[in-house]
Amino acid sequence: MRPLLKNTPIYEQIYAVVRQIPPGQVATYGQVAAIVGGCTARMVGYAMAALPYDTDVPWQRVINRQGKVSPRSSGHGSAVQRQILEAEGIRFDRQGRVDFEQVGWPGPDWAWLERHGFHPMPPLI
DNA sequence: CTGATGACGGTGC
DNA sequence: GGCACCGCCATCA
Repeated sequence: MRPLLKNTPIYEQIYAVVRQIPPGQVATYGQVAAIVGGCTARMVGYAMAALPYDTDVPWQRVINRQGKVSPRSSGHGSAVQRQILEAEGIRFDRQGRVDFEQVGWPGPDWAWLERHGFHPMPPLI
């Protein structure tokens, strides 16, 4: 997917996508990046780290590809993140991982993409 | 303008 | 499956 909105700060586009993740489901950094287009998983991580404490963006629903909450460089924010997710009904296994088959976010629906000016990624090759 | 700062993920052992 | 490398770049002071 590639955004048509040219002047929106990339972080705002990332936040717009993250806000679509419903309670009880999780997405990976790479998944969000693929939907936004033109940005990498790492950038999504940076965008999450830049959020203020009182944000309305459900940052806790974005985890890494391993199915685990990413460790923070400082503080115990990852423990808080896990608690919030468990409160939403998400189960973690012994290794602290979730089951994407069960709680993985399928992605935004077509209507939402249309409303936000996204269009299908051009075919590779 | 310059430099510091981060919540990743693909690849190759 | 796990682990170590390494590329990566928008923001902000």
